[in-house]
Amino acid sequence: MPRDIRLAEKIRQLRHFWRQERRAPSYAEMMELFGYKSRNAVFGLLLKLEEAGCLTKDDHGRVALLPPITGTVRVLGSVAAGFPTQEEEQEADAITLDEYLVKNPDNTFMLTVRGDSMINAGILPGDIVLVEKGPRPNQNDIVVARVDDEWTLKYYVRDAAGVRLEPANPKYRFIRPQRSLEIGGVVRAVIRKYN
Amino acid sequence: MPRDIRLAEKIRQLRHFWRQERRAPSYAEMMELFGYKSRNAVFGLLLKLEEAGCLTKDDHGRVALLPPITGTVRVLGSVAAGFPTQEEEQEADAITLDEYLVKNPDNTFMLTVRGDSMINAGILPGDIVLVEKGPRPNQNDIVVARVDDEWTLKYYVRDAAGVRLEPANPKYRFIRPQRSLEIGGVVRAVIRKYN
DNA sequence: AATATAACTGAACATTCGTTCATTATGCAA
DNA sequence: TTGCATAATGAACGAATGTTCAGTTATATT
Repeated sequence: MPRDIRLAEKIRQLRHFWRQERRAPSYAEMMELFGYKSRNAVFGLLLKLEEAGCLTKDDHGRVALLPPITGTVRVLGSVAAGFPTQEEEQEADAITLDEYLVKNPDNTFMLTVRGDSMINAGILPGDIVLVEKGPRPNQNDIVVARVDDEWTLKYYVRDAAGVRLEPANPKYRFIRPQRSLEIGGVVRAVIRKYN
Repeated sequence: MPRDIRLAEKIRQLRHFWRQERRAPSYAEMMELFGYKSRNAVFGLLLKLEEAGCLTKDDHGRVALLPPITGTVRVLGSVAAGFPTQEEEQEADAITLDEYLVKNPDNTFMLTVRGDSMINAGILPGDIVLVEKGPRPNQNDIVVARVDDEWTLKYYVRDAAGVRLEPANPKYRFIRPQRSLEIGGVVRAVIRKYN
């Protein structure tokens, strides 16, 4: 029986390094990280991790961490499913929120929400919306639109009479733009951070 | 007058590389990226970018992209402020959503929300909550708690009689745990993705 | 047109990189 | 204990790294 080298432990260390430095460690750095005295020990270890499918290497041999390692947040089940055990944690997929939420980074912006015009859609004042600039909105997309020289969030609805902008708050009425309709972008995600 | 080297253009290219490869480019790679025929041209360019405060280098000279370059999403004003011009875009700060939302990656999980018990707090079924495992909840924190062998979201409220779990939906009543109170974690953020 | 300044090239340097090799240490089974 | 497979060491190699230096090209101003 071979000696037990705790691969999961190493992966955890690699992930930690990645999160701190935002880059893959060199062999020398891994040597210190794992407590080896030879870079070749790292080489052997990486071979195993590669066989196990935990990572790949790029053209120059540098480790290229796979999403489950790169990722910063683990995706688990639903609230109803409750909290995971230690083993479930290990196996859970992981993603970065950036990759998950932002398809088009160069055209995506964060805006803070003012006003309560979309409160019934679960968008509260102070929330942050991720807005993609450029694409034509689809039916019932939430858009950032200029109405009466002011920018607000509204549903984008096409009907027989053309286009109307509909709030998600009975306090307000829908708006049918007279001549020009300026669409800033389409809301792709809503983010609310506590504290 | 010196020749006009478009620094903003270079930064954009750097950012693009970073997003694709998830790492800083080497000098050789930057040489190709910028269309130079000498790595030393890259060296000179980096000196400028460094002077301009656009980036720093690590111990081995590798470029360490600053948050405005690293970042994936640019932070802009509020919805009321409307949409930015091209120049404003360039100057806007940028952050990664991971850094912004997740303080403690190893103890943070994503859960999908089932049920409407927190609908008045703007948390809808299907939303994703970022839950931090471990910390003691503060007054009025939203927590993932086990109630009657089922996990749900509730406000955590300490009062004279002890602790009660309060929903944000008039359809439901608050709950005062009899003996044990199991707290899975504290909700740090809510995310809603459209599509 | 002449000139000064900056951008760029190309070669060389020491260092570090990932990798290979031969050797030693370690733990498990026979 | 004796084997034996594996882990780890330490030295060496070529390639690539970031950097320096000297020289060339290009541009804007005089």
